[in-house]
Amino acid sequence: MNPLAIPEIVIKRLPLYLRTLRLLGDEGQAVTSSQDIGDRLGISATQVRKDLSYFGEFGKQGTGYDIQYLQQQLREILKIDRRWKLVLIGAGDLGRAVLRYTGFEEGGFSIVAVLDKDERKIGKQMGRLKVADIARLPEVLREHGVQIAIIAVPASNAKEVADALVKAGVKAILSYAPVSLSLPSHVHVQHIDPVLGLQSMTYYLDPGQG
Amino acid sequence: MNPLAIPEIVIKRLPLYLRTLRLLGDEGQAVTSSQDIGDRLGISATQVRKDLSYFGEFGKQGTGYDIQYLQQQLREILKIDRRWKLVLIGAGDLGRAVLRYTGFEEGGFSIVAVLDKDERKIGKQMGRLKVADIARLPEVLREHGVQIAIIAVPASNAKEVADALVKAGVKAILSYAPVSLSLPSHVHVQHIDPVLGLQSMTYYLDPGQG
DNA sequence: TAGATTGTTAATCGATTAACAATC
DNA sequence: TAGATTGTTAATCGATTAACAATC
Repeated sequence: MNPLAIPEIVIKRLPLYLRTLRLLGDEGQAVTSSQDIGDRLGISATQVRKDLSYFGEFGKQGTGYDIQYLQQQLREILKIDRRWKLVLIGAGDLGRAVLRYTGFEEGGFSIVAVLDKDERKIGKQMGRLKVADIARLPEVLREHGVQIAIIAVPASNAKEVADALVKAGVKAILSYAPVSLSLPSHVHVQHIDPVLGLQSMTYYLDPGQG
Repeated sequence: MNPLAIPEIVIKRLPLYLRTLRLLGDEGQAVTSSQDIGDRLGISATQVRKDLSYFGEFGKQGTGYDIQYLQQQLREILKIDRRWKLVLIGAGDLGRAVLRYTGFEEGGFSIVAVLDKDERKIGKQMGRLKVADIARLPEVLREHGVQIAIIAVPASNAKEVADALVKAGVKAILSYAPVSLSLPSHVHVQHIDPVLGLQSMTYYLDPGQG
């Protein structure tokens, strides 16, 4: 019915294409093919072409894709042709690691505030930011015009924090807490849990050797 | 053909079921249902039952599943009814955060060594471990009987490190480096890249508000 | 017994892939 | 022109779900 409804699984592959294009560009190439992109990601050339075709025609028959051009197009599609501001909730070890990680900045995201509910942490300097009281969440979001939050608090607090974020108007959440958050459907959630990945790989391992 | 070939997507959901069961147990429940598990994960009860049915019959009609029993069964299926040893490659900020993160220990994994190639880091104490020279990788793996590695080095070094790991006999890799690793099919790889999750969520956001 | 819930089959749905005309 | 590669259709494949008998 809705010609604009693109499968979510396709949307999730676009950042992979973008990352691959960046690597290809770094290697000095100017042009690439669906075959080349697919090979590097372990997916088929057909799938790459099919995915891109949801958004338009970006290639040239017989030649392939201009790397810079396709990168720019994908950035626009994903709306990362601009910088997004984030707030980080949780000033513990995990929060500190998130703040230090340079990948967010490089990927187009800027952490503009760190908030915590622990009075002993509030006011402390963390990198270039000062930890703010989580009670100030609504005004911090408003001040900076932030729609995205990272949750880096213990599992036991994650639901409470997520509810507060939604109430304050956050539209997208990246959560490091190992719990499923059931939130209104208009709020987007991504989970990061490295342990889940390990726990599915052990299924395939031979314990005798470990 | 092969009755043992269970879809990978099913295997990947088992750790989620396990996590949900742990949370339910913590809440004091003794018995649960496929409906209850599904609700908490945002998937259908039918899918939960279907997934479990690949491995046996764990429930009781009219009653549901004994939480402790099902947990134990899933742990055995995933082979996490034992402790697995890991080596961590990369003693930078990211490596430090990984080492500090308690989720690995809680999930059944112990980091037994940290290795790096930077001479300035080798020999330094990091938490309870001393950073070892990556050149010692083969003997470290042999000594501890390790099959799993975590890659926490910059993207530019990840391929080289992954190849060395495979050569030294590692069978499973959890990589934090934002590059696709093309490795032999007998080596299992999971990637952690928080930026990919953010970059797919922005597609759905309204930039006007941010 | 009545109600609840499992395990499983068959139907449906959606994603991937094979094939190929178009065209650079 | 010949070769390469795109964009797209139709076929295939695989995953999810609806339905229900079995049974606690």
